[in-house]
Amino acid sequence: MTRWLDPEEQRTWRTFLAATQALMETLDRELQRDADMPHAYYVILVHLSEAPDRRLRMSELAEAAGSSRSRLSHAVGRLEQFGWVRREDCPTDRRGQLAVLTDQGFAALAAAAPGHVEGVRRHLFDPLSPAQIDQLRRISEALVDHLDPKRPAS
Amino acid sequence: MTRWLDPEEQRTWRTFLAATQALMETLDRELQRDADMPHAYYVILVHLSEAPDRRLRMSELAEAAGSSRSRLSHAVGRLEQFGWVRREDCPTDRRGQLAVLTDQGFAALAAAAPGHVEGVRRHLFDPLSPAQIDQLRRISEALVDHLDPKRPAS
DNA sequence: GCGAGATAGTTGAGCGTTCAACCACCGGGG
DNA sequence: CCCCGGTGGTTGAACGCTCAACTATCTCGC
Repeated sequence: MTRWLDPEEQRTWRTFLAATQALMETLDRELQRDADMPHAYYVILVHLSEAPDRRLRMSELAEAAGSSRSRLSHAVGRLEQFGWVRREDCPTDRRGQLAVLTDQGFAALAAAAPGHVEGVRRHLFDPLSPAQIDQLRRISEALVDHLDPKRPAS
Repeated sequence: MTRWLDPEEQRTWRTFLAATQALMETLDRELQRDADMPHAYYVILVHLSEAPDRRLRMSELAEAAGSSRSRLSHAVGRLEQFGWVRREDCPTDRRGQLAVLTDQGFAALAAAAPGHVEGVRRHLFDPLSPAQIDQLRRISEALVDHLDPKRPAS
């Protein structure tokens, strides 16, 4: 009944696992070492910096950053301690909160970005051919399209 | 002097990030729900189950599972509490420890495997064409070779 | 208006990971 | 032999994430 993986599929799956794990751990470690922030926090700052007025509703930010609401709430609390983000009440919905990127936060992001981008390039794009980069985009799109529509799978 | 990402590369990177993150979170959640273990522990059990005599030196197990020594040490401590693994002294090196998969541990793995494999198939292989699966293997190999030069090339 | 259910966001406990020490043991050169 | 750098493994604190409540507010049908 179980559709087991044949040896070739096993090899693909394990190599893919090793690659993504090593890649993300490397980038996370570099970011932690050079900019003192985990990658998840970097992503939050990026999305805030791109938003109009550098502010976003908590739930939109969570969506953009691919984070759960709870995770985001904890993270923003931490970023607030650093002085990188502040919270504001939403004027149109009394339940709502806006996360606002502070100037300090923008500066921290600006300081972290070059090193991180360089890391992404070195560890992801440089080892791949242009054709492979294109393939990777299409593969990722297929996976996202499949995973996104229904979150709690079974 | 920073080699920034052009819009196309940004799109690729962000989609890749979203895909791998969603994939791993989904598989982890399913495994946690159905078998009460995180994916990292599953991987440890798998490698132990494939080793001769179902036992491995801590450092070899760490290497195989793509884990740090510290992480593995904590994890094996936890797995020992569950009764899934036990530690033995290494006969040839008094510093060494062997992690041994117990019968209970093997049973837990056997119970978890079908559901997890099904998840991997549904969320990774099913959405991709055979050509894409092949591309993904090659891409992953290139990344691993770059990130971990010690690994024997294929 | 009002009440039921949905939505926004937070909280705290429990868990896994990281990082930097730390101890114990190995192996080779004086 | 003994010392000394390297290796194998563990530990504890700090931290980020998950999950399941929980509060507060909104929305909509009656």
